[in-house]
Amino acid sequence: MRKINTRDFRRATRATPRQVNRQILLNLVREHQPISRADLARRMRIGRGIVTTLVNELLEEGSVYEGAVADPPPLPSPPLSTRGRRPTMLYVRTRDRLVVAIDVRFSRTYLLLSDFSGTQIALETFGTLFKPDALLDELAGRVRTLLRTHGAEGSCEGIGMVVPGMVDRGGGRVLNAPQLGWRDVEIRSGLAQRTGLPVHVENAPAACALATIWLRPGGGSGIRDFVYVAVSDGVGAGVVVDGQLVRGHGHTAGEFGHIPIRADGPRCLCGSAGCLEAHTSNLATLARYLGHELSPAVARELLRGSGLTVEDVIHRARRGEPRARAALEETGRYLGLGLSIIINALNPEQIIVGGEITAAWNLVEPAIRAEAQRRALTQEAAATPVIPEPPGSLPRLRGAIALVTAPLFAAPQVG
Amino acid sequence: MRKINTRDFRRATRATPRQVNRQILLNLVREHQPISRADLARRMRIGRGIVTTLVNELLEEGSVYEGAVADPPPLPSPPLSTRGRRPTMLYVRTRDRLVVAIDVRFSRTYLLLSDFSGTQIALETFGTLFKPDALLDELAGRVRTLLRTHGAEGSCEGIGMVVPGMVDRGGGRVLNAPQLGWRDVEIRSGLAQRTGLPVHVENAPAACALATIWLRPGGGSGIRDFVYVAVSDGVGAGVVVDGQLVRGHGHTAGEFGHIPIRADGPRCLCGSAGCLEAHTSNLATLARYLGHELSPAVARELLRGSGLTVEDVIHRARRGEPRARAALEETGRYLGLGLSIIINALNPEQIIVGGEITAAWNLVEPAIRAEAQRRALTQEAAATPVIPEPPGSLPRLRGAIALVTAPLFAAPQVG
DNA sequence: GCGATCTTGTTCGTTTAGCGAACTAATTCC
DNA sequence: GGAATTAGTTCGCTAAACGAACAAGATCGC
Repeated sequence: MRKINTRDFRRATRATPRQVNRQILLNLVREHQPISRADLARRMRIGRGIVTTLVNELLEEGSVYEGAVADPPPLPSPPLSTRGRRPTMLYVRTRDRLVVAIDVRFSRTYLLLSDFSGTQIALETFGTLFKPDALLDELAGRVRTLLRTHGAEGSCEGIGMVVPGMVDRGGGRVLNAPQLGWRDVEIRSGLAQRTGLPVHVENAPAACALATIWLRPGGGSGIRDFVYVAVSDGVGAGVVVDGQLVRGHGHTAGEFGHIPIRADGPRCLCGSAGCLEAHTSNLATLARYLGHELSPAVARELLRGSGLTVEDVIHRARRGEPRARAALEETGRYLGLGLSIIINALNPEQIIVGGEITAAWNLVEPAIRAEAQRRALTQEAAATPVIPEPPGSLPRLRGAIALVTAPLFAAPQVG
Repeated sequence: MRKINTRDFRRATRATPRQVNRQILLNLVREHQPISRADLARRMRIGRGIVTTLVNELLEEGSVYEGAVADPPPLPSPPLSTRGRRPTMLYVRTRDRLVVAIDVRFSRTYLLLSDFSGTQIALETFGTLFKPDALLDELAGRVRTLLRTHGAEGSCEGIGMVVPGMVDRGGGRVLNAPQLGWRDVEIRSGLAQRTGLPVHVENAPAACALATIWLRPGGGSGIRDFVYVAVSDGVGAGVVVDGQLVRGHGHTAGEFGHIPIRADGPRCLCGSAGCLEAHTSNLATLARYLGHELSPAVARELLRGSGLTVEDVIHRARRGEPRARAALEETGRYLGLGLSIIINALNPEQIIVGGEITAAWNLVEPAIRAEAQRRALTQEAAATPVIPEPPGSLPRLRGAIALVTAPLFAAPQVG
């Protein structure tokens, strides 16, 4: 029930059905590999003849490759019948198709060389440079040597870059990244020129959502409506509706960090008071633990001065320190309040929480769940699963990978 | 950048391009009528030959009709050149295609006989019956006589019904409508059987959003990302992303009424405290004017007992009564706070506000705008237009019409 | 007034993608 | 070893897009 955009539509040509079916087929291989042509024909309710031609096209362009014929009967998924000719299995080519993922954070910048399936090849780090040009020079140099040392100069298909701030993805401009002090910085063309590779830039929580859509372990679990809530120095979200990231009219959808949840709450870095972020960010938890109200001055002092981090607070809470436990629990309570807003407003199938706080999940979960349920309107909404991102999964870097790979697997736009 | 749903996809067939292009063409006629075949060919960047065959198809099935040849030069839109053969203009057939729109509200139920373009033919009202079966009997009888007296028995293409509560649109079940006291009431099949017409049921704010997508005056103004906020006895919203209504996993998206905005706010009918609805609904404004805190008991008393309505408060405010003005202004302030959450979370291109309060727009707008801007993160977000639904436009009934007409014009789903 | 020019709308032959039936290949069962 | 069964390919048919040619209706210039 989508209305056609009569100002900017894509009309169908004679080649459109093939493009559509080709892409469906490619995605079926992606999610069910190893899979045979005959099985694809059954799943698509299409003749085997067409599958042959579509697969040949994909083989020729190298998106897919043929495995050996499944020799012995002991297959992981048992064939319907044990009789008849054995199928030749198909796989998507991921091994020798590489991506460079970049995660720019306040303190350090991460570079990952990875293949299309998300398998890590090399990971390196350096202190973030805050001058855009200096950072781009450094990055371009490191990308070059990274590709050279791994003999991957020809097989890298693009660079995905994740930034803590709002991004005009189409244009590749960073609109506002307060942590880096950037405003209206054109980033894409600079890196693309320096490296000769296509570059994609995206906001961090949005990228995490993309990683969840495209690289979730057990890919086709079929969850197409969810919100990824990223809790770190800031609090942001990636909203996914029908398998598609919602970016908003001005590219700033998902900024849940600055929704007001308490009129009398502490002043936030954004200037308002009572923001969700001022109650649930790592800084807020830290400040609460130290007994401060979070004001910009205090926040900066905490960032620079005391070497204490949230990880330390979590550590102390695990050891049983009551003040640390209380600080985390209160963060959980406010986070639950924030999630209840998301549940009421968007009714997602699932909410995924990422960030350092997931390391203390068993400490914060009860508070989150209690508060979210208390505010839910229906039983189904109250039962909305809230799931922590598994530790060590590098969601931002995986999101950067997805920035490059997703366009090759996405549905062709029609209508 | 949508991910293909490998569990439930629509593969393209040989006929798909035609379906897609036919629908694009139909929508172009809808939004640019009168329009010629040659002009359609130019807009679609397609040969005139195909346009002829597509138009013939639409003419045959009666979706479109030919007007007279544009005889004299004085056309509303001046042709590119004054020379050459005159075009025959095309129009979508709306006059003799009828819809029955039904709006069930707490006090009264409205029935409207309308054509596809939204032109009203007959409007009638009766006191709402709270027993589902009794209401359906009454409705079926009235629909029958309405169609008979207007000689429209053959030309009615469906019934659209709008309900104050959550609706499983696919199944036609009302999940929860507290104002009517309904829970899990199957409504569609009952009315469809009684009338022999296809029936669509939808939640009121969502229907208002649909009306805005499909029947907005000056249709193709190109706004495809907006939120319709309906402020009446309750507060709800219809969220539209890329020309498509977001319904959520459990059909309850858009329930902005019960997001918490103040921890210490008054208790709401839903059981929680500090809900947006408890601060901005008509009842809340009324209670504030009367000097009460809104509790369920007070609310019920206000509904039944005193004959005072929001309209009265607005009237008194217009006459200059300070307490009435203050009550409305505070409603505006809280509403602006609520809108700032929507702006941050979804970054729509525009927000439309509907409900009785729009009659006092010039009194509430400054407060709304000030509060919304104060919370916005970017200048663009702060400039998000907040527009009142024009008075007397019957948005819920127009939404009910759209429920029937929209599927005929919507983009065919592919992929 | 008449031909040149221009625009609209139709027709028709060409190309190509989907579709289904027939065919080959490989394997198991009896 | 032949019947049965499944996988994969080939090939002819059909129908839709595409583009060029054509007919129809209008204006302009001489």
